[in-house]
Amino acid sequence: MIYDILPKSARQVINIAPGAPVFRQGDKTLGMFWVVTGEVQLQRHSKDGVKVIIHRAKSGDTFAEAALFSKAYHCDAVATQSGEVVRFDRQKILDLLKVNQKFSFDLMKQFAIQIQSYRRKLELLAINNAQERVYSALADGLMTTDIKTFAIEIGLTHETVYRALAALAKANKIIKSGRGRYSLRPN
Amino acid sequence: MIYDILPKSARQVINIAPGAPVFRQGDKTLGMFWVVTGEVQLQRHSKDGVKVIIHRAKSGDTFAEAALFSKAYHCDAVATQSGEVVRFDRQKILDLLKVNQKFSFDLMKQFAIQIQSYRRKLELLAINNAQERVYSALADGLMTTDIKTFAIEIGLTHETVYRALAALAKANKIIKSGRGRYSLRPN
DNA sequence: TGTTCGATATGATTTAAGTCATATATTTGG
DNA sequence: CCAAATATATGACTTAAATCATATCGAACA
Repeated sequence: MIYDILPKSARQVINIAPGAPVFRQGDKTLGMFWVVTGEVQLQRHSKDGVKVIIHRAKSGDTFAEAALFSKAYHCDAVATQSGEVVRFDRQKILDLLKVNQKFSFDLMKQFAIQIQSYRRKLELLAINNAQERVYSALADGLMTTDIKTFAIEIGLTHETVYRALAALAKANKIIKSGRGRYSLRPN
Repeated sequence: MIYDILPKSARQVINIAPGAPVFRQGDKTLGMFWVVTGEVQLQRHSKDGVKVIIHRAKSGDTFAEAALFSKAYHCDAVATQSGEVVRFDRQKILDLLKVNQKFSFDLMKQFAIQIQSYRRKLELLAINNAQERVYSALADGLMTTDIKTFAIEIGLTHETVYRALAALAKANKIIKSGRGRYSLRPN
């Protein structure tokens, strides 16, 4: 675990509560982050004010890795669930990477996992059909909280997702076990 | 440059020609790759046969980084332009990461750049309006070869992209300097 | 140089997701 | 415990991208 191999001098615990910003787009980079508990949503607002969720970092996830090699953050990070995150000091990490091989290796593995995750999501968004995208997203385990959040996450309106879920359940491709409760049909 | 700090024993030069597979989904991972010249397209075929382009690795890019921490490749890699790629032996890299800090640092930086790139693309695909997506993609410098390839890359049909480009040019938001030649309007 | 082929381009039509409206169930908070 | 707020759900309609068709331009090549 990355957290364990970092000296106290390199990390700072930050308490988060829903709505609390961890950093804002354009802020000078202070480091990358690791979520202990709670959830932080990385998002960006386009010119016309549409909120785009880039990533939702949950317990055990890191975020803002690219900030290590950047002067300013390129998106907002806002807490969506109470908890705490650890900030890893940018300069100290850069120094540490030079002397601690294990830390370096672990961090790189995290990066690789992130890359894989992004590839999956890109693949998901490349699916044009709503039912298929919803089905794939369910299979990918992306419906973790509620359907409206799930809908935003996969780039569809909640109405479309509700309809897709209803259609998939009707076609017996997924199982509706209750209001707002859907799961894959076991083979 | 990653290539320079790797010992010859860890790398293998592979000549590629359009259509030639570098690896296939499910193959045992032999390592990650670095494109010297030419271009390799990472793609995946969904159940219903739709080809999804995950990434197009060009000169200087690395790909299949996550393969370092995986047993099997999770997508196809097929050359789209003649050239050569270098394969970095998985086990030797894992060994090298433990002893060569500079290599480790450089590789991590590459990973971070990949992550940034994926975030940009995810953000792009989250733009629902075709004209805005095409404009953003142009601004991101994604139109490197032809419009049809560009269209696939940004998840739109080529007809829609042609129309969007025409509309953007008509609205004077971009400049059409010739048949199939579009560029951003300088401010 | 003429022919073939693929990229560019655009018109007509279809289709599916978005939008707006509304109803109901569930959770939250006073 | 009741009221308010929110999530789930679905109907009606609109809109924009996909699809299908066709024309033209330019590059490659015999």
